[in-house]
Amino acid sequence: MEGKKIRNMEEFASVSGISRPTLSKYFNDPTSVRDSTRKRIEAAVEQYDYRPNLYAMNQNRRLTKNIGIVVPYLADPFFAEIARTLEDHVLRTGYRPVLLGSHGRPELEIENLENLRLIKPAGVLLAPLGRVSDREQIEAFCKEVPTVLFDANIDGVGEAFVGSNNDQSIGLIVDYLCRTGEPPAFFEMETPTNPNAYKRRTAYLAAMERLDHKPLLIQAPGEGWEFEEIGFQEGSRLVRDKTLPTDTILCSNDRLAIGFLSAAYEAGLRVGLGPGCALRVAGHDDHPFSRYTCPTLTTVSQDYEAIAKKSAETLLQLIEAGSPADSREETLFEGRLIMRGSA
Amino acid sequence: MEGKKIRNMEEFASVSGISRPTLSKYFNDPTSVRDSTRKRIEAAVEQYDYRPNLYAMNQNRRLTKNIGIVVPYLADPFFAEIARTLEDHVLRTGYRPVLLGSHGRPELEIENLENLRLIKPAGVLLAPLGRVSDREQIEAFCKEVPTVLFDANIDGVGEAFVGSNNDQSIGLIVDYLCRTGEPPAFFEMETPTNPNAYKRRTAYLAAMERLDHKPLLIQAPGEGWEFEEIGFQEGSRLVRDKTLPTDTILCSNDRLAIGFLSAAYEAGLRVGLGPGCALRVAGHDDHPFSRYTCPTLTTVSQDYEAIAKKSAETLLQLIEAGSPADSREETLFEGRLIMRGSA
DNA sequence: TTTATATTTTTACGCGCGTAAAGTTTTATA
DNA sequence: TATAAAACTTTACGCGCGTAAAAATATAAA
Repeated sequence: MEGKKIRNMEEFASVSGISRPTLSKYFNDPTSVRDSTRKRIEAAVEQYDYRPNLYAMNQNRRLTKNIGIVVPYLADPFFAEIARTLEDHVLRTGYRPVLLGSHGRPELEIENLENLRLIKPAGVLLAPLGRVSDREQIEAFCKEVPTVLFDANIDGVGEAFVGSNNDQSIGLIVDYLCRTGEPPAFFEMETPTNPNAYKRRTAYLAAMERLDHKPLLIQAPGEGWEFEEIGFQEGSRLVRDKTLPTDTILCSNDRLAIGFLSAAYEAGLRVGLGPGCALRVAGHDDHPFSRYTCPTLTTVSQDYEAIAKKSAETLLQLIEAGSPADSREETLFEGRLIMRGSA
Repeated sequence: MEGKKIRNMEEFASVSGISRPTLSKYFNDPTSVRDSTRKRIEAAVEQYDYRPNLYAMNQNRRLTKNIGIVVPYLADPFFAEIARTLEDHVLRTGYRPVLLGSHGRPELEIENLENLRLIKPAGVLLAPLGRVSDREQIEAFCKEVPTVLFDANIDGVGEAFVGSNNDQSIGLIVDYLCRTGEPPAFFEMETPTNPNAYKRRTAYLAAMERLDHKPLLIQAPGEGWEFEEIGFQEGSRLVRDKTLPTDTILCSNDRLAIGFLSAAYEAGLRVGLGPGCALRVAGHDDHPFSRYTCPTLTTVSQDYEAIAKKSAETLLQLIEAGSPADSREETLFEGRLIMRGSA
């Protein structure tokens, strides 16, 4: 640290011997100046510990280096994990991730987008709440800010969509379950909050039809994001009333399955495939906790890493192109069967 | 929406018939203007859909309305939950929460603080990584920005600390376990990443001494934040080698316990209190998932809501006072025993 | 070395808002 | 209705940086 602190770019220009416009250019994009000057600037930055004022920078730029990341529910480990991965990718490309969770509330989702608009982000990665999202407002937002949707699609909204192929992944696990035992019933929420729920239900119905089995839907009452609790309550009720239509349950997502497994355990029902097991339970997502349930949860993984990578890359291409995509690309990644103890 | 869009406060002043300085005052603090003018402004804001430019606002203010919230690991539901609660409290008081996770990495923790400094926050709520935190850098930061530590204390750093009383909570569960069965062994990580781990170990040793029992420490190898995996691995090993020193295990936190329970289940060991149970397992934190383990996890709750409320309130008082606290207040909330199936 | 080209410097203005100072109007209190 | 206090308006300047344009310089190609 060399003497007193630099207060602004003007001062930094004089002590570093580089003109302010060049410095400005450098801070906007380090590769836009000659190699030799870049090195001089970097040395001076190091020496004087100078960082430009973010607010003044962003005020005058038409586009900032901010990229918004909005997920429906940060307390859900699935979204926390994918958000973390996205942050990494965004940082690596020299942008600043701004992470926002919607806490499951559509108003907050819109408020998040409005707050993002205030910070003039270069682009936004949005996993919408789904069914309850305010489509109109989101659509309006996407017209102003380059946005890539991930996890949950809203038809025609945003420049692109990246997610999982629910048809394939549900098909995969239905096939597996049918091959190794009774055809599964599908366990879901009556009015699902989970964005992909309807897709999965449809995929289940299609898969069962394809295999010539009669589909069985079990719909648990309850709202909100306490999936485990909902799975637990309805699971307990089904077991208590002995109204389970089959011995194989495919849950719409792992969190429901976690609750269901807990209910089965409490009821003394042995879950798994071996002899002596009363029930098979499978999930979907390969939730971080699914390998520690009792028994460990058989499920289909979503390719977090691939989804995050593709979303970030697509958005950056869009930003650097500087123009809307000519067509709305939808990328679906395939799920992998994760065979564990529960089915 | 009245015709064309307002581009700046100047324009908004002319269409609304209120002078710019007054508008500026209003946007900085709505209660600082007369009631009648506030209503006029609010009507105009509504009518013209005007919002001041955040960057221009913050550039000239010495203090922004931003409050940083930094937690060690966002993918840990415990921190996700407390972060969510903090966000709520901050929003309610008219500030803007800026949420950052350190992904368990000390460099990232420091980088988060540096990025926060760039946005000139009014204050920061920081749950440090603990042992691995760069104390010196954090201390330097706290001297520049009013900071309240929560969850994990760093002696003398920050204006205040809010957390749980580990002595009390560990004492509580040790008492309970001793009263209802064999004295517990303490299960923890060899080199704990969890910020409160050492406090809890010390509290365990003290409690056992007080009750005239010989303390038993079990230290699992492994690093990082994959606590469940570490609990699972070491749990499996202990059961396989039959080296468990007692039938009662108190885990340093619920995530370790979740892994341990999974190991016990896989090994066919029945966990719980009744006859026919080979093992009792207890945790600490009342982790969101602890009520869905098999069996459900007996644990000590941390008072999330109280910790969040007190932290936010303390910081806001500090900010509004505009001066450092005359003494560093430490507030500890007591844990409650949550009796479930596992012990 | 000369010449064409790419970078940098100089100069100058603008962004949208904070805020101080002095003058004017409104409101509260009597 | 007079009077003091509070709130507002007018005027003016500054914040730290983006960026355009013209001139000066460095680099690469011939």
